[in-house]
Amino acid sequence: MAEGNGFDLGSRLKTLREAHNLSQRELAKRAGVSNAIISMIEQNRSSPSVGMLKKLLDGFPLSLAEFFALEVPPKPQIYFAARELVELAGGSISYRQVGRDLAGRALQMLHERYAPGADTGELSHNAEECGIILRGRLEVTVGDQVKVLGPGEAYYFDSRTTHRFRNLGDEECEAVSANSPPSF
Amino acid sequence: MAEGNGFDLGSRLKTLREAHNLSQRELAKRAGVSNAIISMIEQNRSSPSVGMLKKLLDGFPLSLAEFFALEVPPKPQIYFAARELVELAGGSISYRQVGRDLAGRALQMLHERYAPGADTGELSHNAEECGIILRGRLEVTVGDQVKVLGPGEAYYFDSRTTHRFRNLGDEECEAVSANSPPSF
DNA sequence: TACAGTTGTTCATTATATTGAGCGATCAAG
DNA sequence: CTTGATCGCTCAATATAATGAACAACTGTA
Repeated sequence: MAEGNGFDLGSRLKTLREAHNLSQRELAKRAGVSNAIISMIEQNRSSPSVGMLKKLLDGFPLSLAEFFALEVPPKPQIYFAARELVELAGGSISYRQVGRDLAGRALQMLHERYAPGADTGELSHNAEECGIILRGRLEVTVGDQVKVLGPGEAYYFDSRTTHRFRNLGDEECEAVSANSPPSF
Repeated sequence: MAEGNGFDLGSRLKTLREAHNLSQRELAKRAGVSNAIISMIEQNRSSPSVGMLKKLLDGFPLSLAEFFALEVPPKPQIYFAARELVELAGGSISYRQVGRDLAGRALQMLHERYAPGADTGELSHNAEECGIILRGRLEVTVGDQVKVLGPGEAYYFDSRTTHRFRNLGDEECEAVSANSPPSF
């Protein structure tokens, strides 16, 4: 049925259709679909498949990318509840990112938790990286240097040199890190 | 069923999922859908509704706009058959545009046909506009100036001043016009 | 070997989207 | 007032997507 989702696909389609001076039936003919479904979609009484939407947009024509690019640009969020940090990849390591869409942003900040024994393996990406340990202990390897850091201690290095994080202890380790530009 | 459409939504989703180190089941849990449908979608054996796709992308998270923005940029078309000119709005006036997606382009060229009696009404948009009459006669009003143009004659004006086109004769009028930037 | 956990896949059932036809309302022409 | 042609909307029938449970293949552990 209609989407309980946020945005209003129906009226966007309707606006678009009317901007092109097309009736539901005209658009239906162009797109090769029935007119009924356009009525349903515009009322959000039906959630079209991506294929259906593509057919409809071809009638204008407009690409899917363009269509969704017209979306209300989400006003940049400034404050984030702990719950709103977004988990990047579960498992024994938890990365909770501040902000969802970092495209065009300069910073990527992560709230990290390493289970005992957790190991990132060797990493390298094109950025700079900095972090502070909050709780537990974390072995940080950068190039040929290795050090185990504890609460209050920190690191800063060029992410292009291969690096690795491991929690060797038997208690969870908690840290906060930042990349610039976002690269993880 | 799957889309006979051009692009491969399935493998794009799969790539995205694997880039995030998520299994089909993990993603399913995050998105609140069944794991089976992810398998189907990734094989293009099912064409997800926009709502379904949105749920899935929320699991990464990624917006619909971002997802489709990753699309292979369609290599710019250089040559267009007469049939490929895209009709912008039917009726007594036909505007056939050269090229589908003019986003980021500087020019919008239209092949226009005005049925006898056709009238655009008053227009104004933020661009410059130029055209040549090929066949028939066209009354062109720009600001307080009015002139009827015939084959071989032309116009050039700032589209911000209100303007209007009318075919007063009893034969069809054919013209070619260009806007910069695309604004119609 | 055996076991428990995971992976992605398939199947029948259920929910939903889509079709094709028909409805009343509106408008212009005769 | 008719007639014909639109408009968008609704309804029953059909096609398709989505679910939940099961499957074989593969993993690491005992």
